[in-house]
Amino acid sequence: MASAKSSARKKSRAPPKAPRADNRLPQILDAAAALFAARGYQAASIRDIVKVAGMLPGSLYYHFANKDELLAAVYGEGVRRISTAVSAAVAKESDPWAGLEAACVAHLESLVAPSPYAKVVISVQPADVPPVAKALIALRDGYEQQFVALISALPLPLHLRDRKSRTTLRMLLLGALNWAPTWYRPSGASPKRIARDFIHLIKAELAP
Amino acid sequence: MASAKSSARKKSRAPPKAPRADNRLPQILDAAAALFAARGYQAASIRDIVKVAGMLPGSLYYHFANKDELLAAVYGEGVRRISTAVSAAVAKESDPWAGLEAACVAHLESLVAPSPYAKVVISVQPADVPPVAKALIALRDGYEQQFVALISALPLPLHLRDRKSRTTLRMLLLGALNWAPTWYRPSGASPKRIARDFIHLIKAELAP
DNA sequence: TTTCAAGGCAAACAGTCGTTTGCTTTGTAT
DNA sequence: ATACAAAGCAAACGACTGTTTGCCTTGAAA
Repeated sequence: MASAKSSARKKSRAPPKAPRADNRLPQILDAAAALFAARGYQAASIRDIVKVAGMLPGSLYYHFANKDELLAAVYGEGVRRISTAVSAAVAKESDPWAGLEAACVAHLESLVAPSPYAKVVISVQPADVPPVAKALIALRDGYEQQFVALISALPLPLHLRDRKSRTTLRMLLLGALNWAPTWYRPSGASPKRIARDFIHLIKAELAP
Repeated sequence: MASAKSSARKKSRAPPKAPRADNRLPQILDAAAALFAARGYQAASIRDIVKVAGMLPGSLYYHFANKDELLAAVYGEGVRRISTAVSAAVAKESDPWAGLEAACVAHLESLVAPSPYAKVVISVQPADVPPVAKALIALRDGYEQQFVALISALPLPLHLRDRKSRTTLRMLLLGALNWAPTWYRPSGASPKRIARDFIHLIKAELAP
C-alpha cells in the first residue's frame, strides 16, 4: 500500500499485470494490527506476525520494505477506519452540538472496539519510531481536522469565539477521549456514556 | 529499592552492614529513566542503560532481579516526584478551585519537564509490561487520589454534586493533561498556560 | 496452452537481547 | 589492622531480532 513498489509502468511489451486474488497482504495487516495493539510495536516481532498470517518471515518483505513501513500501513488503515466511522456518525446530525457529540461517541467507540486497528493509532507513540514519526503525526493531524471543523461550527458565547479558545476546547476533548482507553473497563460505563458525559459537562454552560 | 533483596536479617553473628557510599544505584535509575523516556521501555536495552551509568550489564542484576523490576522502580520514583510537586503546589492555595488549578499546573509541568522520570509514568503503558502491570497501575491510582480529594472539595452546582459527575470531571481533566505531552511544543503555549486554559474553560460556568 | 510476473518458500546472516555464573575489588565497621 | 559483605567485573549462555538472498510455485493475461 504505502510501500515502495511503484516501479516504471512500460506499455511497450511487458503487460503491467494485475495483483493476484490470493494476495495475503490483508492477512498481514490484520495480524500486525492485532499484535501491535496487544503487545506494542517493539515487542511484536515479524516472526510472530507472519506466523499468524500463515507465512514465513522473508515473505513479508515482498510487501513492505521494513517493519517501520508495515507500522505506517497499519496506522494509516487505523486512521482511515476511525475517520470513516466519525464521518458517518456526524452525517446523521444537523445540530452542531449533536454533531460533535456523535463524533466523540464514534471516536471513542472506535478506540475501545475489539478491532485493533484503531488501538494502534492511540497506543503507538510516533516519537518511538523516528523513521516514520512524521508520517504518523501527519495522518493523525489530518484526521483531527474533522474536529477542527466541528468545533468551529459551534455557537459559543462571545468571550469564547476566538480561535484559541476553540483549540483549547479541542485539545481538552480529544485528550480526554484518547486517554480514556487506559482506564476504560468493559464492565463499566459504555463508550457512548463516557463520551456523552464529557460533552454534557462542557456543553451544559457553553451553549448559548 | 523495590527489588527482591530483603533476605533474612540475622543478628546472631553477621552484622547487617550498611550500603556503601559509592553505591551507583542512583546512576542506574537516572540512566534508565532517561532511556525509557527517550526510546520507550522495550527499545531501551540493558546494555545502553548501564553504559550511561558507567557499568557492565551483569552488574545491574545486583540491584534488580530483572528489567521489569527496574522499570517498576523508575516508575515508582516518577510517581513520587509528580506527587511531591503537586502536593507542594496545592499546599499554597486555600480556595478549592485555585487548589485544583495549582495541582493541574504542577502535574503538567512535571510531565513536560526535562527530567525524564515523570515522562516514564505517562509514556509507558502498564499493559505492555504484564509482569508488573498491576503494580504500575496501583502506583498511578494512588497518586490520582490527590485529585479525587481536590475535586470532592469543589463547590459544584447542585445537579453536579454526585460522585459520578465528579469522577467524570476528574477523567476529563486528567485525560486531557496526560495527553497534552503528545502535542506540546516548547515553542508554543507553556504548561502553565495550557493547564489554566483547561481549568478556566471548565470552571467558568461550573463555579457557583 | 503458453508465458511471466506476482507472490511466497527456505535458509541463512549478522547482530542484539536479557540474564547467569564465578571471581575480584573495595568500603566500612570492628 | 583485619574481616566480611557490598558492589562490580569479565565473560559467556542461548534465544531472538530484522533482514537478505536465491529459488520455486502459481494465478491470470495472452
